[in-house]
Amino acid sequence: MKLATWNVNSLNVRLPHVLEWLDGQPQDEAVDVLVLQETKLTDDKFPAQAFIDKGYEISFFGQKTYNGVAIISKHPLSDIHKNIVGFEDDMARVISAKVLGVRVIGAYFPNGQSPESDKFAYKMRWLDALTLWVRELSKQAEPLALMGDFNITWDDLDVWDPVELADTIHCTEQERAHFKNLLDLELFDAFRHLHPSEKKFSWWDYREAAFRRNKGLRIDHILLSKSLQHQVQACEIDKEPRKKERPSDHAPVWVKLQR
DNA sequence: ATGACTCCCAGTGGGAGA
Repeated sequence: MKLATWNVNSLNVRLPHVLEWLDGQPQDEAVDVLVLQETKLTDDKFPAQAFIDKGYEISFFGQKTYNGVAIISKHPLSDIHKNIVGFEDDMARVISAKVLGVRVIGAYFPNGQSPESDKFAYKMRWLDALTLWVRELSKQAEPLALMGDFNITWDDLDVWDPVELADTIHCTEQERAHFKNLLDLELFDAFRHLHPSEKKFSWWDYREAAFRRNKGLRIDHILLSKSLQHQVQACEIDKEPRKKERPSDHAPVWVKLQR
């Protein structure tokens, strides 16, 4: 079973990249479930047919200009939730479904802008609500896969310049404390589990030739229930799509489970 | 360097992202 997450920064622009990436997976390693963030499309504009034509089941939840999330799956989706259950939110940030016996959550965490801003306060409230909801979900029988653009670095290994970026957005103690609260719900970071000391990033700024100079952050994550830990075979950040013309600023991240 | 790039909605500029 292969799960993946990708912040596409506009599915309108990136649809060809997504289809090409799915088609380009090794034959015995097709993606079973892909969650997308920042589709930036209302549901009436979602390119559903492009995925249906390739045999995917899809569920999506979007809005104009900002946010927007989707699940693209080779297998039936059930028990679909949109946004955090129990949290009023006017932004389309979360979509969740059961697939192949796993509770998959695709999430676009708030950016937060800067620690002083109202948006940061919203990020903290949103993280509190997510943690409460995931705690409830973790009591159910199915293992969890919480995937998406977390907009949080776990530690300095996730940051190209931890000194220059100390205490800035994505790198504050408050954000990292919330990340730890999520991991404390019997979850683990799949990439870090397999690559304990690798400095690899999933996002690079469009400016300053940041990708070429590898000035990036690791903010896109796959958290799995610890009950799945012995099944994890591989987890990688695929930089290839970031090298293409008109790329997303994020790279897809995938995990392969023996399941 | 209060920037840089890209997307969107707008409408010949401005907000947001990270």
